[in-house]
Amino acid sequence: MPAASGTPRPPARSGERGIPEAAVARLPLYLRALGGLAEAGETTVSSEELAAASGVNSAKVRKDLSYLGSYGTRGVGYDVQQLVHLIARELGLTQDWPVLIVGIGNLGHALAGYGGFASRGFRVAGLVDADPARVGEEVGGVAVSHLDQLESIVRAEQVSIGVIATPAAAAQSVCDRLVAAGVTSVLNFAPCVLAVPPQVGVRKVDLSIELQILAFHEQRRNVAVAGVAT
Amino acid sequence: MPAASGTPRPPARSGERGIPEAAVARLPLYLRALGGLAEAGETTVSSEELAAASGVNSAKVRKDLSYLGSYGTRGVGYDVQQLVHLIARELGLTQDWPVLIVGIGNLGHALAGYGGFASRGFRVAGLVDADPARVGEEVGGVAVSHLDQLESIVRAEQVSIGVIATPAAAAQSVCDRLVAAGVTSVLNFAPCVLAVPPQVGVRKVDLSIELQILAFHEQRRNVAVAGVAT
DNA sequence: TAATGTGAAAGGCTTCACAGCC
DNA sequence: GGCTGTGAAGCCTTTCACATTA
Repeated sequence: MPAASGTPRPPARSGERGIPEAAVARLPLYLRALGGLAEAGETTVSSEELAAASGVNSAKVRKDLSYLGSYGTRGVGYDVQQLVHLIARELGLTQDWPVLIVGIGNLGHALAGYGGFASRGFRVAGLVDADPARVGEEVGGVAVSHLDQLESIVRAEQVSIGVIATPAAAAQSVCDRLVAAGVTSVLNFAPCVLAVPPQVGVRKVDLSIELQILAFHEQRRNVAVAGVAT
Repeated sequence: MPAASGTPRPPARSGERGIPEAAVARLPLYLRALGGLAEAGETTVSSEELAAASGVNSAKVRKDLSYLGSYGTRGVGYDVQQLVHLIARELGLTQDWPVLIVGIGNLGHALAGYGGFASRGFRVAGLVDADPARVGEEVGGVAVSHLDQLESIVRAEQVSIGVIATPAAAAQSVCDRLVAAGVTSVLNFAPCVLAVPPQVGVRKVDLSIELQILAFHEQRRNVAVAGVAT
């Protein structure tokens, strides 16, 4: 879901062989679940089982997988390994993705040390921070460089994905520099909206937004209970 | 009528005066944008301006706000302060929400120190970790307690929202304990599916899933370019 | 028999476009 | 003139239900 504002945005699927966005967003869930099943020694899996393991319902699983082609066996299910390959290829995880993380505060530390990246083809190609005191520190086996090095790292490491974990005030300028240096996908953890050219992809994660949504439902539950009780 | 398959899950809106889930998920964005506008000294805002500031389009803004009632002035726009109040109340942010964070690794640290919580009515009521070496450490002004204290903290502090930032292997057992102690909303950062009773709310954030979705689009762009070039 | 793959139906979300109001 | 509020249309997603196949 690229940011952008007034841009009229063409209707998502432009005619190409189209797997719906909603399905794409679930493929990583299946991949994670399949990893667990494979470790448990399963060689085949039914849509029902995969559904349970990934927290989705089975009709959705079947539809989603059907977008990748018909690789299941009726009466049996899907081959776990084949499915892992199929999904990984579809998501583009069979290649190496060098990632640059900007902003090595608590969150940047957490991201740099996060095991879930490496296991999916993401490689931390660089860490940069504006604070000279942090430069040189090693996090997860990678040394922190100064923000000045941003451009040179992006070019030297062919980084196409940048992760922004800076304060909100710095995010747009960091983003501009990433884009100017050649980054075409940005994952933004700063609580702000980023403006980017239309060909650049942005996704955002805002920790406090999720909590607020939880609070909404929590409050509702309480109001409902109070209403019934009164 | 729906033949029970997996989790029957009621159709989202249970009959009450219904603001759509998709709109709820955007309210925090508006709230954030309005904060910025207020700081900039704006007293009124049009749907177009709010749209730009929150990364949404103006038709959506108007529809979303209309679910809260008709508080705009035609020809003028919305009153910033009034909108802040309206949204905060709708989300349940006018009350204090004590939160317990479980798992004080890098991510737990980041969450405990995150400023965006306090400004929205969330208060870190406790931090717990399974590692005795971490107990006693202070993070963001709150001391880390041992995992054993989970239940007593939930009860003493009336915690209804729990945040799980443990490794995946520990998440389900932590979740079970939170729920047993009385927590009714869970924010899960562990990369796994949590089973909870139907009346408990769960939201999840998986850092690597967002990256994978980015990779999908990134790959697509490259393939498309290569395709055109070839 | 067991489970996939898929048209068709249902539901929800977004966008359009304009009447209504300040 | 400018902007909100909102039916209606269109699009996307989910779910159903069953023919099909190993």
